[in-house]
Amino acid sequence: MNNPTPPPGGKDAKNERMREILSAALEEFFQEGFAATRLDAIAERAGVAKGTIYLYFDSKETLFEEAVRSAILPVLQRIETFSVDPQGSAEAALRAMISIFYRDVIGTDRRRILRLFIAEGPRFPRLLAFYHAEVLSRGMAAMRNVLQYGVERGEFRASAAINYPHVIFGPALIGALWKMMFDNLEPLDIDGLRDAH
Amino acid sequence: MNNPTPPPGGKDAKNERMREILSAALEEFFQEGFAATRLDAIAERAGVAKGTIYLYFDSKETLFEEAVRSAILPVLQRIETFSVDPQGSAEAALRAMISIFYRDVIGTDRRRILRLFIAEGPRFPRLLAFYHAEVLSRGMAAMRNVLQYGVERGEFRASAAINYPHVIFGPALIGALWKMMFDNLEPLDIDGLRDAH
DNA sequence: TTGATATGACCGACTGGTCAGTCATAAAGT
DNA sequence: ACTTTATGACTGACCAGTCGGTCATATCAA
Repeated sequence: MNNPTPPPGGKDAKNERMREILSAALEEFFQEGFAATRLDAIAERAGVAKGTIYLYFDSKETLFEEAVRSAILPVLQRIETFSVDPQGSAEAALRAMISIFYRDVIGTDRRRILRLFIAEGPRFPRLLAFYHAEVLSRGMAAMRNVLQYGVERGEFRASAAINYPHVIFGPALIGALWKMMFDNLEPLDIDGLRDAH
Repeated sequence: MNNPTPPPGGKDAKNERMREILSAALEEFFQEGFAATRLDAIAERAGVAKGTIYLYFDSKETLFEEAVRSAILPVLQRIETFSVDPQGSAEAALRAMISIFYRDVIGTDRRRILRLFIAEGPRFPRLLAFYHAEVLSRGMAAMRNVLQYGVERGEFRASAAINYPHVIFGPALIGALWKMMFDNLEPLDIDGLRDAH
């Protein structure tokens, strides 16, 4: 009922706890995968007791989904900016998209989300559907636009690739996976890969 | 001491059991991942009791590694044939390699090995190293040869891509992953992808 | 041929330990 | 004082790995 100061401060503290738990959870899930991660480990990393986690999340599953979602949000916002590309050449736009992808996903810790998705996706269909709808299909649509635009301007040859933007991001994905799996055995120069790409 | 008939038949039965266990294990690991797979489930699928598994394998870890290894062997043998390509154009050779990869890995159940590797690899460094040494580096070397050959014949432009055969297989990998994760949401035509590729 | 004995592959109930989720109690906040 | 938030010991389910016992088959003896 009282509402003289809309954000009293308790809200902030609560959000703070929540974010600490989410980031601790994300880190543990990255390292161990879903099944092998212990709630105790998350609690310890977040600096709370295990019971506290259950004040904020219903179950391990929920926590996992929320953690992944929270990690994707920034990427989502980044994608929004894709849609607006009023500038000149389609090639420049395409190059820019690829560079952004390398810089913001492949070249950062965020690439670990990719691995988590690949590893645990099939067990979390809701999450997969969310990711597909909110991230993938938007990104692919943006790609298709740019490619189409390039064809219309005569920059690109019309080819089957228009319908398979997958092809364009394949090399980047493989770079991310390689770095996470074999970098100690045979290091990979992401910049070199990007240029070759 | 008796040795008139060296393979009495017991050997065959033993190998048979072993193969049944391996294939049951592989199927379960594919579906559930390492941590979430129960030995009971493997035993049931293989039609043996749980104890029997331990007559053939030391531990869940060992069983996992052996199962994955056994699934990779055929791929390894296929790679051997890569090295010999005395024919004409480098482009034809390259196309052939890509086609073989699509037909024998991406287009079959074997693509699930890829996912298993990505999901569990980091927890099985020995397996990763084995895969890297026996499969990846051989395949990449073969690729580099073909590319090099193409450049010498003037077929391909010399470019940074020579050193990054990763780039070539990226699209195929993404195709495999897509099919395993999003095929129900947005089916992907592997043949179309291959052609675009 | 037939019964007696030996072998070892196979079984599955059991153990010890782990971990998600709960709840009685305590601390903090108002 | 009372409500909200946090704690961590506890519970019950689950599961990797074990081990004493069974039984089909092989070997031998008579």
